[in-house]
Amino acid sequence: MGNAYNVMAATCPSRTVLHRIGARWTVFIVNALDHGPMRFTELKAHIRGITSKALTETLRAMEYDGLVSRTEIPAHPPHVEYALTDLGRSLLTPLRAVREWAESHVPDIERARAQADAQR
Amino acid sequence: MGNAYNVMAATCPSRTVLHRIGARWTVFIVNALDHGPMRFTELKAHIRGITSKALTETLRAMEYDGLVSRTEIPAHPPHVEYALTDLGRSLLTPLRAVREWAESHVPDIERARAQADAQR
DNA sequence: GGATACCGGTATCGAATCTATACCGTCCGG
DNA sequence: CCGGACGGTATAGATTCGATACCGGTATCC
Repeated sequence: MGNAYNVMAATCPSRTVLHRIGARWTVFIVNALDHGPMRFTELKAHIRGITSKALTETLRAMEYDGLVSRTEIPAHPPHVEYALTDLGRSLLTPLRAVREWAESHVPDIERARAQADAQR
Repeated sequence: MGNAYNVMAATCPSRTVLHRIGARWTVFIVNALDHGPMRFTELKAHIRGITSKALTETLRAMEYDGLVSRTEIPAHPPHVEYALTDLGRSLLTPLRAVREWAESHVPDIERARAQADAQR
């Protein structure tokens, strides 16, 4: 397909994109929103171990990049809903693959770590 | 396929795995080693902007996890060669997808950022 | 109407991490 | 003996992260 961007170049904008994708919690949020929109507190409960601060910051950054949308719903009680945009949804495929790789290769990596530890 | 690990659980070992994959430079190293083994200085030149320290640390961590192998070659002049292991090679597919997503969606994200900036 | 709890966050601070810069020992060719 | 390539370390400063505490608005219960 020959696109114009190359992540290996230091000045390439794709660096900042990759930096955002690689950020601590982005993978989790994208995967969590896979099955539909979620509220702030729902997300926080679903992604175990994330703090309010980290969640807020990551969501704001992803919103800035056009990956998620934030909608305040004025119903009673009012609440906030986060959802993947089309762009965010397109990121789902590669990131789901990464998540699946991680989940399915845990034993291999634990074995490698144990072996490296034993070697010393 | 129903594997036993779930990244959403805070205590799950897949978290540490995902954390390593998501580390600043791992994606670059895996992609760089796609086409065969490389030396330290070769890698450093190829991945623009990485410092010796970051490269050393990332390579050590990846070696610990069994993703890359480090071989000192006693030829003259002696040098060090880094290569993907089988495990590392299996990570190539998902990470290449991420890289390609990043490279091909730069314009979308830049547009989103510009629009978000303009909105304020 | 007063107390209480939930929602969606901020504020703050110390700890961990990353970057930049400088330096180093070994080997080799000239 | 001089200089440069290789494969790193050392150190300091900037940045980011996580833990903890707090907060204003809205329902709900009594």
